[in-house]
Amino acid sequence: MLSRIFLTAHPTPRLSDEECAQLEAAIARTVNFDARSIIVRENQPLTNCTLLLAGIAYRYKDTEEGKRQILALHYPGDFVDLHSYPLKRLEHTVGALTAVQMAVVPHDAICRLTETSSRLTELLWKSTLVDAAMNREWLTSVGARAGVARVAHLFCEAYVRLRMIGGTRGWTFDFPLTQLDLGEATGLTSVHANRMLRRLREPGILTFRNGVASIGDWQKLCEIAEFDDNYLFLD
Amino acid sequence: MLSRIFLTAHPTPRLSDEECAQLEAAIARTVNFDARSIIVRENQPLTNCTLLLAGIAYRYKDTEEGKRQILALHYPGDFVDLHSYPLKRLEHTVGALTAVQMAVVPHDAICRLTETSSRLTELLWKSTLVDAAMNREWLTSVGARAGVARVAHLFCEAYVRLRMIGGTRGWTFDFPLTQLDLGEATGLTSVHANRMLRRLREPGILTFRNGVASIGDWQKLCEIAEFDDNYLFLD
DNA sequence: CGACACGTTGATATCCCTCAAGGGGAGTGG
DNA sequence: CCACTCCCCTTGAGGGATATCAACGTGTCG
Repeated sequence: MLSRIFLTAHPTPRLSDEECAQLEAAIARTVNFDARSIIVRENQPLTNCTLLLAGIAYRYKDTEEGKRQILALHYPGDFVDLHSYPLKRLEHTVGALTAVQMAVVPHDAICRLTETSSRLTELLWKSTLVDAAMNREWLTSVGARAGVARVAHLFCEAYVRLRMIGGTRGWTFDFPLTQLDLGEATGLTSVHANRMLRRLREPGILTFRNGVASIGDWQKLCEIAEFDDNYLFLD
Repeated sequence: MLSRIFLTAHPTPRLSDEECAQLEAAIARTVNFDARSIIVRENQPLTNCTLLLAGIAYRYKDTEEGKRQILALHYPGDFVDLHSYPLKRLEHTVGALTAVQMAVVPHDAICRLTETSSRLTELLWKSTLVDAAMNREWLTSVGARAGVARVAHLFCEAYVRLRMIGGTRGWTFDFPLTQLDLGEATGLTSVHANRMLRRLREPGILTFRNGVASIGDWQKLCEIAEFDDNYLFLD
């Protein structure tokens, strides 16, 4: 039952067994991608969506000056490019951060779902809008918060989201980003991201080494980040 | 026929007469707001969506340090807070930039629409996703582009969107933002936004005075902004 | 062992912010 | 009609945050 994983981060409203079966039936196949490979190229016509089963995926845009902005991180259970169903293409690139396994769901299968179940449609719609809410929170972070807060915020979000899907061990979790990635997600250079990490490490608030993050003082981290999980719509 | 205005910026696919009538029937009433008033407060339970009929609305988040990030601007025809239907609340504030007139569409009316027409549902869904694509483009701008490019980008987007709905006169258009607003939309201070405007004005690329923008060199403006309208999904 | 990617740190440069002052226009009240 | 106020725009000076450039260490993998 691959589709059980969908929305594990959003326990309510719960998918009924029948809805889950419908979703399951929409899955055409699974597919694997290597770490750091491209899953979907921007502006290509699409006929499938992909549900992330294992690994971490990310979305980004490159600018002409050679900078990259990471737009979102995706964990197992995320319907990474569901928005390609109404939009028919993506205006950004989707890549695999680690090796990933994905379930392929053809657009016409989703179309059949939407004709069958308006409740399931609404849940799918909602999941794309929670992604959009995260986009807006990142926009706020990058546009209105200091460097150290942006870095702290990224770790707060990662911790909460990973905990929802059982991806944490106490205050520790795997977070396989390089410091370059960290910079590209927060609008900083890798050098400065490194310095912001030091400012979190030295007072024992957060350590991050070799792709493993460990939170030493959750409350302080949240304060620095101005983190409030209301934008994740976990309720 | 108030609902004719919906998606005027997105001519394809075209709403059928019947779909338009269905949407029209979903409108409960119209309502007006003064300039600079709050339309929807963040995190309040919502039971209505609002379609913007006249004026300019905007969405924003305030940080604890007293900074404000403007997340989006909305023009007539935009379904400003349609995402409140699946989400039931908004994680940001919606305000009126100018005096606005809005059509109120109750959530349960939208629910009936989604049970009736999966095609209309998809169009509504799509419109929320185009908003999300704009959120991501702004994120890229704020995170990865220089100040002058961010300001230029904002004017490029405004011009293209306003032209779609007949809101431009040649290369001139009303754009009733203060320079403080401009800064809050681009992640700059108003002082620096002012200086970026000067850098666009002096070579004759763009003038902006008293809420009226006038483009002198569209191609240069696009180059500076790295503007490409593909993220607006106008096709 | 060599190549390479990543992390760390220092020195310097630049962008953008902060603070401050003054000007102009619109609205208001005398 | 004028004075006053307030908001917004504009400009200058100085400072802080972040970028750039550079060097070196470390671990991994072929």
